[in-house]
Amino acid sequence: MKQKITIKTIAKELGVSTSTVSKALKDSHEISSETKEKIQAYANHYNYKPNNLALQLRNQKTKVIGVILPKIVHHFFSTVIMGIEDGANERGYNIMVCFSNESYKKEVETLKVLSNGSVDGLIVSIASETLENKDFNHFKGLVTEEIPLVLFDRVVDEILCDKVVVDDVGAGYKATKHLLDNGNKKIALITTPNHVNVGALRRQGYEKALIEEYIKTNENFIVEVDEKKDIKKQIEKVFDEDIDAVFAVNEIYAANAMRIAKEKGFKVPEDMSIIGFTDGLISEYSSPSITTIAQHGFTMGKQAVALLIDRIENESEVFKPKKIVISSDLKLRESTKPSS
Amino acid sequence: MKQKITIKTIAKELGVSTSTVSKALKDSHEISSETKEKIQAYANHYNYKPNNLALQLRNQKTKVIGVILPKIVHHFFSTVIMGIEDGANERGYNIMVCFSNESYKKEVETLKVLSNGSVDGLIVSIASETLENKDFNHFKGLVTEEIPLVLFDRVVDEILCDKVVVDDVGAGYKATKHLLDNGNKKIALITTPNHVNVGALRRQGYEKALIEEYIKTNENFIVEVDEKKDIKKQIEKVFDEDIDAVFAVNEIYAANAMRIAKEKGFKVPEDMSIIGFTDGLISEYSSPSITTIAQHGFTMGKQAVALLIDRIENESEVFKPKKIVISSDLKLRESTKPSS
DNA sequence: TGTCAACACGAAACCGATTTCGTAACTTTT
DNA sequence: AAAAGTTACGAAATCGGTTTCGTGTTGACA
Repeated sequence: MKQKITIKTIAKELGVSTSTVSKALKDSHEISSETKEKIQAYANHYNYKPNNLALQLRNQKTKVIGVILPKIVHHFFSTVIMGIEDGANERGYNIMVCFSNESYKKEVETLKVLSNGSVDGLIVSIASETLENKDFNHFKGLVTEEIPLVLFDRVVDEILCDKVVVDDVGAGYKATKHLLDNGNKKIALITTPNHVNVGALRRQGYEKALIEEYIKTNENFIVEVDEKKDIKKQIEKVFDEDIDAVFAVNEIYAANAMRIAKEKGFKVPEDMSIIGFTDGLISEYSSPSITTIAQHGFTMGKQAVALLIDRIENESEVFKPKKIVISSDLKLRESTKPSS
Repeated sequence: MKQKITIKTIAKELGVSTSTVSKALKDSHEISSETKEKIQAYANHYNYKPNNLALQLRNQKTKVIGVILPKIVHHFFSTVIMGIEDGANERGYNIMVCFSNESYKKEVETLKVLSNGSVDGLIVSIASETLENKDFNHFKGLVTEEIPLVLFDRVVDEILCDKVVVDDVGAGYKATKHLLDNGNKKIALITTPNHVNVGALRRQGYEKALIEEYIKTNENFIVEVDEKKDIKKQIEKVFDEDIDAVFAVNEIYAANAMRIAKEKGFKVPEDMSIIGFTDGLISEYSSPSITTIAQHGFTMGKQAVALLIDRIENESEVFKPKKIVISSDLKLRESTKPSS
């Protein structure tokens, strides 16, 4: 990189001190307008830009927010990022994005790197491997160091910090209820393994809706997808059961279910209703398009970042973790029967 | 944030100088093993972590790469980010991600912020508004400041820097040729306005393939989609023409075409073949699934970041812009007739 | 016993800004 | 004319590290 122009250069060239330059550039009243003009003109001409690192070191803040996501090629997380970036920008922050790729080890490392003063705070959605391990010491470390932290979507109670979640139980209930209301009784659930708590919560909602209708949950109707294996094959198995509807906890599972249903000769939604989660492009462009729970990822991102920046800028405040619950909506499309 | 422990604290507590602490922590031979052990034990116990900002200021490098994308809720860009992050991590860099949201103004601002020393280099895909304006002074500024820059996918010749692109002409040709080879003659093209150069290049490939078969391009078969208006309506119009195939320059257009074709009663691929671009989830889960040009976003990201880091770490090298062309593959699926 | 090297450590400069405090040179007040 | 107040600027500390260049103390060797 080319030798950049600094305050020192300007000072030397113009025969003044660095303090004078600094003040002149901030239009301080301490400096005569004559000197100010001279300095400003010079700075302008040579396109002087204050060095951010120096400022960050001095101010002890970076105006950067670290974001760690399990993955990005996923409609929900993409929209969350958009929300975070948007909210951050509004308040003069930038975001530094990293991915854990669902790996515990990478999450620990990334957290370590980012917490070395590179960021003022962190927004994280926990990796599935970490949720499985149940080892959250790396997060607890952050808390004791008092580095502002906001968890979203995939959160755990053990970590004392602000959280933003969707009302997963309610959403699971809403989806299942919708199926029940339209005459479906034998509803399969395609979910994640139980350690991914959003999956577990959505399942709770599913079970709650069934119980209300005095339907016993049938374990054979429930598939816990292991993403390391072939997803489609695992989902296919539940179609051997006598089912008339599928509730999938994400888009991909729903799209797979749709495909399998069609292959098996079911008519959607006449013989088989399908509801997904995450209102992404797959659901929208599938045919028939898929009824789904819209998670409002953008809103979640904005809320998370607002929470975080408030925390960063009001350190003095007594620490009382907040939890924001974002409601989710059922987006009716063609894969379920119209409400009767 | 809690008062963090610094080298100064350690020095004071242990009654040594900061230089001694610094050296001890780097296991310098200048320090007696006795003192080293004492200092290291202390640092370890109090979980000392060197302040990144201080190091960055001193070393004049941040080990951070800025990435500016037009959007993220898009399979191609998501995969590119993954590639960039992956490649960056391998070489000890982090990425700072921003979005221009296709806006010229935001691109300029973001570029200004990031080039203040916050990053060692930049990877950018140009906003469509900027391409339309043809105002690239903000990029030229970077070049004269000698801040390493790599453009990918949406690039322009005016900017002298490294570039990574897909072989858009070739890909457009490949897609069109495939349609022609399978008996389609009246091929519609759903593309972007001409200022988005990837669209223009893919169109060139399309035209080239037609010319080879002595088919005159029919302007009525070509739709330049304005994303500010209703996408579907614009695409629908071309179906009024007598066409037997559609080549769309991205997933969304292809999915829309698929939907319209089905609505109009065409059988895909018997009556109507469809080829898309970007091998994303929509193409995969559409039914019938969509034949598409796979762009290898991950590879592009990795190549771009490798190019950038090489540039960052070998500033001495004479500057000769490199251009890497990533080949793209035709991924055959159900929306086109099997090769005869 | 004087000299020199090795050892172990500290002082101070440096990265690029900001900011407090001091002060010389005027101007105003009494 | 002395005291007080302005004006316009500079010196130096600071942020948290690294690194160069001393320097005092040993011990070995001639």
